[in-house]
Amino acid sequence: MRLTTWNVNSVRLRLDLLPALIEATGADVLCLQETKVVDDAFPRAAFAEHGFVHQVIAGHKNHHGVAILSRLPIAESGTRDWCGKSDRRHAWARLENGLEIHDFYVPAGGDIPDPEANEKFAHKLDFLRDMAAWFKAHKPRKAQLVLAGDLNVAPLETDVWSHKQLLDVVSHTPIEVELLGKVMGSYSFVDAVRHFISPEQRLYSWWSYRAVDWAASDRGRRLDHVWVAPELKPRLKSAHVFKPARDWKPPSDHVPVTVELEC
DNA sequence: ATGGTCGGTGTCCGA
Repeated sequence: MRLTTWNVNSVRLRLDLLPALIEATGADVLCLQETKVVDDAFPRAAFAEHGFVHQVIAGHKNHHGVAILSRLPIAESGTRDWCGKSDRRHAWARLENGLEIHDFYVPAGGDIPDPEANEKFAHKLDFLRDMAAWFKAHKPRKAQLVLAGDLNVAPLETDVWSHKQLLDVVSHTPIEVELLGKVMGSYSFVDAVRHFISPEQRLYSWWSYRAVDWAASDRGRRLDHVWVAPELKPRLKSAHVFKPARDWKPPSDHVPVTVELEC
């Protein structure tokens, strides 16, 4: 089974890329973020035509929004509010094969890395604290959790183009990295991508739109993640970050990340 | 040094 997470930055604008996405990733389950569409207008049929007939949609009027699209049957699904806001940053689906997939879009956090001066950054930190507390309390019958999404934190030094220059840039500050570590520790999650790609190797999943030439400057960050419960670690088969997708037309600023699990 | 570019029931705001 292959699971792909992708921040699409408007699902409707990326619809023509669906065949390329499927060709590149071989995905059976798609976890999308920043769908930027209300539920009534979500392009359900376009995904169904490609076999993704099992769908969990959590849309928002202007921004945010997540969706899980699956070729595999879903037994139970839902969405959840975090930090008392209904901004549609989480959807989950328990597949009939036993995997429980959680799709997250963590708040970006604004520009100033100070929770006193920047309420968006405070919201981001609270969101991460909420996640850690919730997964700590979350005890499913079978521990087959997969957490995927745009977590908006690049935790490792090799997850950013310059560790030193990004230490006070939102997405790579010590407090965010610490809190993301607490989310990971709350369920003893395994970073499924770094399981296959050495932490010594630089790896990014996002490049800003603002660069004149994103590939030449290569100032990327690894913001998109797939984690699995420790029980699933023996079933991990491969992980890929599809960098060429950054040149798809029209591109998202994020690229798809795929993890393959034996099922 | 502090821009630069996307996307959306938009002419600002979030990323």
